[in-house]
Amino acid sequence: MNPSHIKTPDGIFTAFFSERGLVGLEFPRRSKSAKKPVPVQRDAPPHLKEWQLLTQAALLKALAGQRPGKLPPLDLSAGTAFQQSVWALLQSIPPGHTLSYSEVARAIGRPKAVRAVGQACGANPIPVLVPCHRVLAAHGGLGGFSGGLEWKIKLLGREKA
DNA sequence: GTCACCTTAGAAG
DNA sequence: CTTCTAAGGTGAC
Repeated sequence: MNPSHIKTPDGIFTAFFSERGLVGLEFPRRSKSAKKPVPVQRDAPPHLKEWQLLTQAALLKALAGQRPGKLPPLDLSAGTAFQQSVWALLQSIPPGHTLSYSEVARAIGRPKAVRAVGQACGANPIPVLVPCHRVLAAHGGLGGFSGGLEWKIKLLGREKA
């Protein structure tokens, strides 16, 4: 890929870009930040620098509980059709609003695929910008969160959800 | 083929 | 209220 550091008040995120756009985003590694000398990179997207700036700007706003605004192109080609429809729907959820897994399932035309939705959210490669944290369990329960439940709580709190 | 997963509605005890 | 079950999509084994 193409790891790029994105500085935010919450730490340094790492973004990955393909020639098509943003393909992944990682939360700050709290324990060991010691990671990569960055293996040799081959592809350098033509708009890399521009995308990095857009990603940082969008991330800062999203972390502050605001609409991310202009986003760099997202390359979600790694996901299945089902996952992409879920992720697309999540991006349409405004800050401060939340949906339950069942509502998301219904919204994409698969009312019985509630668990699959959970699976799709967990497989989301771009947390925060693709707000998987705005999906709660049916009775207001938080449900789980692979990136760490604390992020889910922190983000929702800032959005006053 | 089987199992586990960021789930949930419904039926039974 | 608690416990159990079935059901959807997907990837690991």
